[in-house]
Amino acid sequence: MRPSWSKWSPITTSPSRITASSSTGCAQIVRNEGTMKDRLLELLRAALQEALRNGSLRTLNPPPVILERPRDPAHGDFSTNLAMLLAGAEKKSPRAVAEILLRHLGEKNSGIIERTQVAGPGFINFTVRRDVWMQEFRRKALAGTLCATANLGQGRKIQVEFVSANPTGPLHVGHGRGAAVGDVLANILKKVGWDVFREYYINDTGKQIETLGRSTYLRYLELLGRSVEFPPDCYQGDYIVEIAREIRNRHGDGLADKPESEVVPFFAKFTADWILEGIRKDLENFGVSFDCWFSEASLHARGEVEQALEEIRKKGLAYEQDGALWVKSSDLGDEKDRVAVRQGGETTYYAADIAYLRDKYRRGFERIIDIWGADHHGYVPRVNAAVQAFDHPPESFHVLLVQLVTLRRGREVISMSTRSGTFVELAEVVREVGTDAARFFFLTRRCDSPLDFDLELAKQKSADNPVFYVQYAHARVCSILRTAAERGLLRQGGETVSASRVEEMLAQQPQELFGVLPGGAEVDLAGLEEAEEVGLVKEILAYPDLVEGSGETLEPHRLTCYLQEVAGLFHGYYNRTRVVSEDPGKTACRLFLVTGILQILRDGLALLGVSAPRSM
RNA sequence: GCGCCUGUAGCUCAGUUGGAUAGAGCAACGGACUUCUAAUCCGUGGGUCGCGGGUUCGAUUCCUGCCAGGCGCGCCA
Repeated sequence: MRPSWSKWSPITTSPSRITASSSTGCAQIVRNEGTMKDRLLELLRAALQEALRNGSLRTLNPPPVILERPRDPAHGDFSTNLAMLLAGAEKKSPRAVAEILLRHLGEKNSGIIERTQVAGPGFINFTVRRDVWMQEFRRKALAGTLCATANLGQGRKIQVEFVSANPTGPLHVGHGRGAAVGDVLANILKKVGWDVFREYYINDTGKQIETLGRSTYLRYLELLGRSVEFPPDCYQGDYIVEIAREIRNRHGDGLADKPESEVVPFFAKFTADWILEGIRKDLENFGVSFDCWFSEASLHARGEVEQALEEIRKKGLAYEQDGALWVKSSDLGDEKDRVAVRQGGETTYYAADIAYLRDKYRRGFERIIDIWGADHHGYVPRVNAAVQAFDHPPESFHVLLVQLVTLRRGREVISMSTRSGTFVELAEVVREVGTDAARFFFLTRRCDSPLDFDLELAKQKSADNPVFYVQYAHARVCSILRTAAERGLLRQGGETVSASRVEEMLAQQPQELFGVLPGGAEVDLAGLEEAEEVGLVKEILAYPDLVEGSGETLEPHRLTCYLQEVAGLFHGYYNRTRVVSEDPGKTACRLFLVTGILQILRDGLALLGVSAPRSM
């Protein structure tokens, strides 16, 4: 069940590209000719047009032309199923249609194709000339656009709301997964051209906050030696006792003498603020920050809840029954109607959520993404109903449900339960394995899939640990460039680049390394002739596509998979091939290659919010 | 009972929006450091894609019915 973004992400024929400079974090639009795939698509479309024009093909509504990268390298660099899609309407065999297309392609062949073949049931496979791949690689590398993606968002506003844990206790690992997914997805969306806004919704009002206040209040009384009965529906965690102690330190013992109803609101606010501050720090420590911490209480204070309900009522989508106000969500895809205002006048959380959703759209977001724990999935239909109630297109709102995390230490599973208070805090995990490993691990699986998080593995410094594997690849490239510098191979304006300068470039301007490599802008990449080297170049050039795909499908895990693949290809290459060798020509183009890999690893890790160590 | 998610190698999981002979890592076994980092690499074996139907040129992918596991089904939050 993937989100349909086609309506929202128009692919223009010559999309402008974006580069995000990781040092400043600001994106700038850079024009260039697009990817190899784009160029091939153009050729193919032209061939189809020509065949239709001269009557070789007669289909009235030709399907969109799609190119994909075949799994099997024997099938070339790209393949299309166009002939098979046309075959039905043409009343010809797919292979015959393929031949017709190829004939027209031949006339338009602009010298980028090495070989075409019709294969299998009617695929057309294309192999792009090696020197064209190399030119492409060199051009993009020197222009600094290896990591540039298409501008899919075109500056439109999108909001990603995530974590949004209630301020009634510290964040646990499950929240951590949501935090990583939301943060990285936001990074990716920004990279592909959306104007991204990160938001955390705080449920800072209602019965639960009152219960929270009472919990601290009772612990406070206990600290004063009063015997109280601590009810089971109050928050049991030790942190409540600590906060009670803090209140006593700051405000003394006098609060015990005032009536409960008078002081509980104070306890509630203090406790919620305190916990929220802890959450904020934990997230900051985890590399996650928000553009806005949105308070539910502020919605109520501004009267937005009433306004939203009024609007719903005016649309005839609400009714009163048994003294309560009901929303006709069942008319809008929910399985039943839901109460917004309870008998007695209290609003439900649903009412606030309706108002919050309305507020988001009123702030001008064209797309809204909510990231929730999978245990809230039952809530999706009623919020979707609200989207429709306010006449917004259903595709403009998307909930990403993140499945549970199971923590383990090797074989041993660490059982968790919120009820008994035995959940493991995110902060503990981060302290134990570090931010890098935690973030990476949370993104190694699809959101849909439950995640096994092995603390032992996350700490391991070996190839088994995907984080280290990818980071190590980066460190190794740095080491190669360091060696090149020591041998005096890196030059700028006739001068040898100093070791410290190289270190600086590795740290801050990896892009500029291309400018100091042997051969400079005229470097001849014809020496990259091993299948492995050509494969690496293609893999590098596939990066923008990968990032765009991640953004379109809202699947950030693709990035971790891809980086592991790139790292794997590089490690294999490294072990077989000497980069800095006695052969100046080979040395030059191999240095160019690994510098390209460096850009990709750097950019990908930056998107993940994972560090790229220069030595390990 | 109803709804959502999941089911792919012994284990943990990918699988390019429906493509061609389904991949990777771990685990097992055997190899590679006088070299730019062995935190790495190379080789070997391993499959009824939960099961049955359907849609079509073509299904791990879409639809449907079962089976198994997880989660959720309040005028709770």
